Amino acid sequence: MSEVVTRFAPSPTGALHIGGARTALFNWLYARGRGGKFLLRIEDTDRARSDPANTQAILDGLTWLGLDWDGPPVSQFARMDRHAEVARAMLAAGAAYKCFATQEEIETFREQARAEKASTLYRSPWRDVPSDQHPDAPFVIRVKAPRDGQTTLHDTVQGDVTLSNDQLDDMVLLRSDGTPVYMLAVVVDDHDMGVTHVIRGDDHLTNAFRQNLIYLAMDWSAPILAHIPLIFGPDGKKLSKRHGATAAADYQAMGYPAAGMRNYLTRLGWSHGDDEFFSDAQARAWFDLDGIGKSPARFDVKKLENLCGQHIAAADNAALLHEIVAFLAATGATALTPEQEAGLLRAMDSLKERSKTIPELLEKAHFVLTSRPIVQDDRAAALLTDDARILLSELTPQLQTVSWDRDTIETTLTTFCNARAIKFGQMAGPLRAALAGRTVCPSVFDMMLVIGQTETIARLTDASA
RNA sequence: GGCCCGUUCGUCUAUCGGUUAGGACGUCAGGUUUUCAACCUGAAAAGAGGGGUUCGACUCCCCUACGGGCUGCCA
Repeated sequence: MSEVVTRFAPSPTGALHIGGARTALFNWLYARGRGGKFLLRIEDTDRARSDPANTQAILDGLTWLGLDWDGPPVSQFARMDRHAEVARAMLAAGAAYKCFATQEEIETFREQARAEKASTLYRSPWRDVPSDQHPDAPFVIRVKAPRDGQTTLHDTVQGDVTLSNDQLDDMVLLRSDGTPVYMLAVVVDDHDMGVTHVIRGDDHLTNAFRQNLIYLAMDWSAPILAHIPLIFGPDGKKLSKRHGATAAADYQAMGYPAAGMRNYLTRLGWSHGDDEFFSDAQARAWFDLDGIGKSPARFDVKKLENLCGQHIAAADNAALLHEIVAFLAATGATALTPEQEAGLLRAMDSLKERSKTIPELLEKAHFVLTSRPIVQDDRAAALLTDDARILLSELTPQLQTVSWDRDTIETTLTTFCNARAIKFGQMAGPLRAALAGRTVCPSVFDMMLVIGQTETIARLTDASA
């Protein structure tokens, strides 16, 4: 079995869409799980709609998701001459022909066809006109598609798909200005790049029949096809702007960890038994084309969040810190000081168990990112009543002399509460306010251990005043 | 209009002719609890509709409905 080569071929007309990200992920997973190559090609032949800034945004999105590609991204536009060369070869072989029909003529035909509710498939009158009768006028090159019989294509996801050949039109290969059309460019590029598996959105399923004509004409072996269903919004409609966040970058900005995003996107429309939460290594080992479903899946943020929470909890502390730093940089927030990073690392165990996103984790990390004097937010301030301050002032001396380990601290606090016949819950609120200045934070024991005895005493003393 | 593809709990899905149709997210109820989160126990929740084939259909076939795609000198 030869090496697996997959590709992701976005057109730079916008940011990396969540659907595109998943298509890229499937290609990446399939190749990486088999020691193959994952290539990138930018389909920038439509000059008016292509923007290099979008190309960069797509690359950034893939990088964030951890999808690395082999070799430099290929610019489709740059390969224009090669595409034209193939069109001419097809012309020479009689598999294509020059069509001198003007766009106005074709449009007139289509309007009439629509009015009569007839087929809008254009049948060029130039298909069989000998070249000595050609006018000296602009022309396009069209493929000479079969009109009889039928074609069956095998798709790994969709199964055998059969199309009657009379549904095929003589699509344009080369425009009248000599530039290639997408349909030609993909086939030539996929062939030249050695792509063995084309995994793409099922909006291309019928296009596959048109593209197949070129493989046939050039006598190239066609790649294995896998047309995956698109992702829909929560309402079952095609994902669009009105669904809110649709770009991968939007999710990055909201602080979803890349690992959780990968897991969620992989599981969306693909399954491996009952496995829901899995690592990248498992995904690479398990991913296969036959686990892909045939119907479109809806995007569910709740499940995304759940998986993200699990991935944060399972993450390696140093790696998580690294991701947080990258998140801060990507969102333009002020960078952490070395002291803050160190503090975050010490607090990580207590933070990652209770956060679904990076901002959520950061919010809970406030106690270690801030420094004295601790400023209470409104909710925390409300907990620091006069009675609470008195309790804190009574407790503080008792903590001053104990050894600083979890059991001792816990015993000290329990004893203290018992002696005053109050519940620990009544003490926890004021302690959180004093230590973190927030009501949302890790357990008071975790915070005390992380910031240490001296700092704890200092913060409690501040709050007692 | 023509052609192609799809349809299992609210959502993601398992099942590949015989199961009390399983799991996960979410929801609800209860428990635990130190806020948030988590955790424990339990519950409600599905084969689009109609015909076939078969001893037996979620599973195979047909029709309908609904959803999506293609039908460009866009990609």
